[in-house]
Amino acid sequence: MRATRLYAPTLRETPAEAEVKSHQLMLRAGMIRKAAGGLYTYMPLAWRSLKKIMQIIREEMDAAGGQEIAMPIVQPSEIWKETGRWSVYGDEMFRVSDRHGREFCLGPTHEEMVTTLIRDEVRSYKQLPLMLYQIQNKYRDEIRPRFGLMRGREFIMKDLYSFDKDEEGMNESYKIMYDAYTRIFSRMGLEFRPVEADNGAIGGGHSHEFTVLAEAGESNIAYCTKCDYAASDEKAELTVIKATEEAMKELDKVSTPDAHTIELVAECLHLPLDKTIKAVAFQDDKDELILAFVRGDHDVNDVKVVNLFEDSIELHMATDESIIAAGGVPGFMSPIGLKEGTKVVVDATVMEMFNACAGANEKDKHYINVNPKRDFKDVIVADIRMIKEGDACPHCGAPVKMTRGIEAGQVFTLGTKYSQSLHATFLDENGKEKPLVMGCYGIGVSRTMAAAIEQNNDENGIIWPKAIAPFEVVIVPINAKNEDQLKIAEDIYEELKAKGVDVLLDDRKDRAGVKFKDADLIGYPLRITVGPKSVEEDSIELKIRRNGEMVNATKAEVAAKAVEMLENL
RNA sequence: CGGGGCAUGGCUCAGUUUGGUAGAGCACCUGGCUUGGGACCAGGGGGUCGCAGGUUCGAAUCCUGCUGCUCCGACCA
Repeated sequence: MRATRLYAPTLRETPAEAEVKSHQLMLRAGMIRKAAGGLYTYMPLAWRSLKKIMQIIREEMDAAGGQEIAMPIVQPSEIWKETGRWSVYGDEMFRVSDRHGREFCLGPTHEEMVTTLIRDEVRSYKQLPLMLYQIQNKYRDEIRPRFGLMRGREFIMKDLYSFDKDEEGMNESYKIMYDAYTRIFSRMGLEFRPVEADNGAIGGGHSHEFTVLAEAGESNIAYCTKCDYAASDEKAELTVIKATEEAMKELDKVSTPDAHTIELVAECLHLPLDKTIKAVAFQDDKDELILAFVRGDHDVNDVKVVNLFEDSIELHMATDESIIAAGGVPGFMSPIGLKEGTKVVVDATVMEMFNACAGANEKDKHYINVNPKRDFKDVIVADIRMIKEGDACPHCGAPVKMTRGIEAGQVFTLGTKYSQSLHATFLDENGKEKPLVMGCYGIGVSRTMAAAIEQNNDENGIIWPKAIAPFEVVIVPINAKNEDQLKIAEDIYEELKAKGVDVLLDDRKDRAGVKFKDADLIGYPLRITVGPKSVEEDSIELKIRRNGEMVNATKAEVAAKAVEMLENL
C-alpha cells in the first residue's frame, strides 16, 4: 500500500469530544470517525487492524473445534419473549418494528437465536458436543455511550456457544475455550489476565473475564503478587481477619456529638479505624431495608450483599425515613437494638473483633466495648467486604495488588437456563430426554482494539503490537521528490512485499517531519527511513517504534534485517 | 433519571455581556521557495453561525421551544 492512496486523514489537534487516549488517538490517526453517539465508521487503518484481530480469533476458534456461522442481526421478539428477556433487557435493547408492526430487536447477544437454531436439529447425544460461533455487529442502546469504541452502541463481537450433553462436557468445553482465549490474547501481544468474575444472576458455574490491563479500564481487578490468582473486585473472596484476642469488656455507651461519619467517630474517641464498625444502609427494590456492617477501615461490596439473597434484587442507598422506621438513627446505626425482623448483614471479619466501637442507635451516641460474638443477635454473617490493596490472596495468602483493566472477553457457563426455557433437548444414551448444557464465550473485537491502544501508546501516538498493527512496517523516503531516494524506497518496498511483510510506502511529497509525525501517531512497529545517506553511503535506517532503538543497514541487507527485527518484536 | 456545559468552514477556537453585512490558526486549492521531526511567502475557495418560531428597521448575539453532543451525579451513616 502507498500512503498517497491510503485514506487515513490524520489530525494535528485532538477533537474535543474524545476523552480517553484510545479514542483520541484513533480519531487523530484517521482510523475512525463518528457517525452518531456510540456509532463509528472504521476507516482503512482500523479495519486492517480489526481484520487481523478477527483472523487470530477465527484461527483459534476453529482450532478449538468451533464452527463459524452467521446469524441475523435482526431478531424476532418471539424468542426473546420465550426466555423472558424481552422485558428483562429493558431500554438497553434496540427495538424496531417492520411495516406490519411486528416487533424485532437488533441483537445484543444471540443465546435465543442459536438455541432455537439447534433445538430442532440436535436430537441425539451423538451430535454433541457442538460449538458454533460468529463475528458480527452487536447492538446495545447504552444510556451513556462514551470512550469511543470502548463503550459504543454498535460494536463487533465474537460470540461462541457450546452445547454439551452434561455438566462434565460443559466444563470441558469451558476449559477448551479458556485455553483458546489465553492463546488469542497472547498472540495479539497484549498484557492481560483471566480474572474470576461475578456472573451473578446468569446462573451458577464459573466465569472468567479476560481483562486487558490498562489504567483507563472500567473494572478494578485484584491480583496476587505470588500466585496466579486474579479476580474482579466485585468477586474477590476474602479471608476472615482475626483480631488479637482480648478480654471482653462490658458494653458501654459514650457521647460522640456530631460524629456521623466513621472517621469522626474514630477521631472523637481516639480509636484506630480497625476498632470501629461501620454501617451502610441499603434498600432493595421492594424498599425493604438491609443494613450491612463492616470494619471501619473496610468497604462494603454491594455485589456480595446482593448475592446473599435468593431473588435477584437491586440495591439502592436507603433513605433516612426507612432507617428511622427500622429503629435506627442515621449516622449512629448499630446492629444492637434494631426493630426485630430487620435484615442485618455482618461481615465475617467484624464478628472476630473485640471491644469495638459501633453506633448506639441514638443520636450522638456510640457503643464501645462491642463484642459482636456476644452482642449481635439474629444477624447474617458473610464475606461482604470489598478487597483492597494489601489484602491476603484467598489462594496463597500473599498480599494482593489492585489494577485497572478493560474487559475484552468473557467466558461463562450457562447450564440449562436457555435450553430449558426454549425446550432445546436431546436424547441421551438411555433414551432419556434432557436439556442441552450450554456455555457462552464472547470477545469484544472492537473493544479489544481500543484496549490494545489504551495499553500501548506514548505522547507521540499509538505503539501497535506487531500482530494487530494495520501495517507492520512503514518506509519513509525523506524526500519523495528525490528520485534516487524514492527508487531505493520502492525497491525495499517491493522486496518486503515479496517476503510477505505488511508494508506501507509513505510516498507523499511532504516534508520529513510531517511523515515522521504521522508514522509515530499511527504507530507502525517498524520504520525504515531512506535519506541522503542512503543514496550517498548506502546506509538505511531502521527504527523500532516502541523503544526508539535504531540500526543501520545497507540496501542489500535491509529487507532481511527488517524481517529479523519484526520477528523479535 | 437528576444537574451543569457546549453547538460558528474539515479540525481547534474567538466573536454573544453592550444587536449593525462573520473572524483567526490549522487543513484545502494555485504559484514560488524549501526538504532528517507537523516550514515560509503570495494569491484563492469554502460557513443561511444546530433546528423551528418570535422580538427588531436589522439577530451568531435578545426571547421561547426542540434536537444533538459532552461532563458530573446513586455511596461507607
